[in-house]
Amino acid sequence: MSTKVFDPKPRKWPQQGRSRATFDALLDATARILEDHGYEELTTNAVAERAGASIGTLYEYFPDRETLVALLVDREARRVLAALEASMASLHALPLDVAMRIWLEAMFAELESRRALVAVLLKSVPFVGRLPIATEFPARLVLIAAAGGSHRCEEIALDELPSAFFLLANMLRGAYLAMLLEPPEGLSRATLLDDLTAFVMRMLRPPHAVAARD
Amino acid sequence: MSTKVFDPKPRKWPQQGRSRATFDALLDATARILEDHGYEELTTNAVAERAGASIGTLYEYFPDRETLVALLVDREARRVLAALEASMASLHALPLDVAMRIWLEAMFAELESRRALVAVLLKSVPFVGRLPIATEFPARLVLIAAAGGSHRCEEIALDELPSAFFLLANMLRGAYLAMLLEPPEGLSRATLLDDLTAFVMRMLRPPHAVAARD
DNA sequence: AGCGGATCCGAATGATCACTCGGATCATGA
DNA sequence: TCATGATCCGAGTGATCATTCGGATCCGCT
Repeated sequence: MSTKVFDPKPRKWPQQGRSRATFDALLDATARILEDHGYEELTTNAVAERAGASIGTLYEYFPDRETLVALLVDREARRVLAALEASMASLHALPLDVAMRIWLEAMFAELESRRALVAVLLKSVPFVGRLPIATEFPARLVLIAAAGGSHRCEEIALDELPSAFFLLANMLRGAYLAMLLEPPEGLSRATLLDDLTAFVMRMLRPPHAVAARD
Repeated sequence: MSTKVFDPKPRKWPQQGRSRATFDALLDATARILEDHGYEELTTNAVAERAGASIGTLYEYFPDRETLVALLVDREARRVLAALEASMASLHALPLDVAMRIWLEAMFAELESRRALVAVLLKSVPFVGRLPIATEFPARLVLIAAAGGSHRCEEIALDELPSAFFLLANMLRGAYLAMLLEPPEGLSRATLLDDLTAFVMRMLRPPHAVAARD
């Protein structure tokens, strides 16, 4: 079980419009089959067929099955990061807890729109953890969040905890994945996000301060 | 991609001592191969060979490859739950934050002792999420924790948040898995556990209270 | 001793699938 | 128009692997 970084590259990039469409169709077909049948049943022949291309064409661009999936991950991860960065823009002027609630909602919505794909990628694809884009993902999210919150340092007490960003990011990840993949009975999405916001606000505030609101 | 529950049962249970050893050896071999090579390279023939048994013997007890892995998960999950329940016993008399720190450490140590196996099971085995033992795992952990903390209700303010247990359990899961599988540079295990304890204590305390210590 | 069930054996089978290759067809610029 | 590279094609190949099955061996019991 290799532990090395896996930096996926297509055999060649499509040059003309026709092949660019084929390339994308192949990635789309990969996503659909992953969602519908899982990684184990993802066969290169099925991908080609579903994309309306031939198996030979698939291998024209993708050197093997794993790179095909890896490049799909790459495309989707970039899409999500871009969307979240964009949604950050409108929050500057809002009070911290309100902004936090909206931002947490936006992140969840982003995951929710691809629930099945996210599930398969995280639970069944062995090499996702070796992809640079996946490795950097939490850090890049933190970067986006930090940029968005940089003007309110006074409200946020994390400096005393060296691993604060790391823990916070990954605790959020845990909450999101559970909400997404194992949603509990009887708790509405709104309740979950409300409570999550409350928890995060508690974590951001220094323990010795008297809370100003809530 | 089936979404049904997967309740694994062996073809038959071993009756005599000889076969009970074989049965366990097969599960042990499965674990070792998963750790060393991952789920994709786990072949039934390799398991049999590594266990010093024949492929026919393997199929005497396990109806297929997936059930083999599922029964390993079952065995390991029960072991971990038992160990954690036991380690809870000694904490009754300690102050909440001290007890919390020790308990968080114990949980992490338990995961750490099987790092590679946990990684493969969670990231590469598609059906783990459909196993009852895995589904119930967080709830059973919460149960153990709640039993251990039942005598200190006054210090814990979670009642106002309906999804508190769910979120807390899964945020902890996120933190642990990251610490285990993607440990950050430059942060010691002790620092991480200290900060995690601090975060959890912040989450347990009501936001309107002045902290009593720390 | 000797019977029945438990245990073990491993060559053989049958299916699946990733990937290749030789060649057809299309787009573009000269 | 023609050449050249880009694109597409899909039957075929070779390897891998889960699983079976007919039969050998062992254990406990009477």
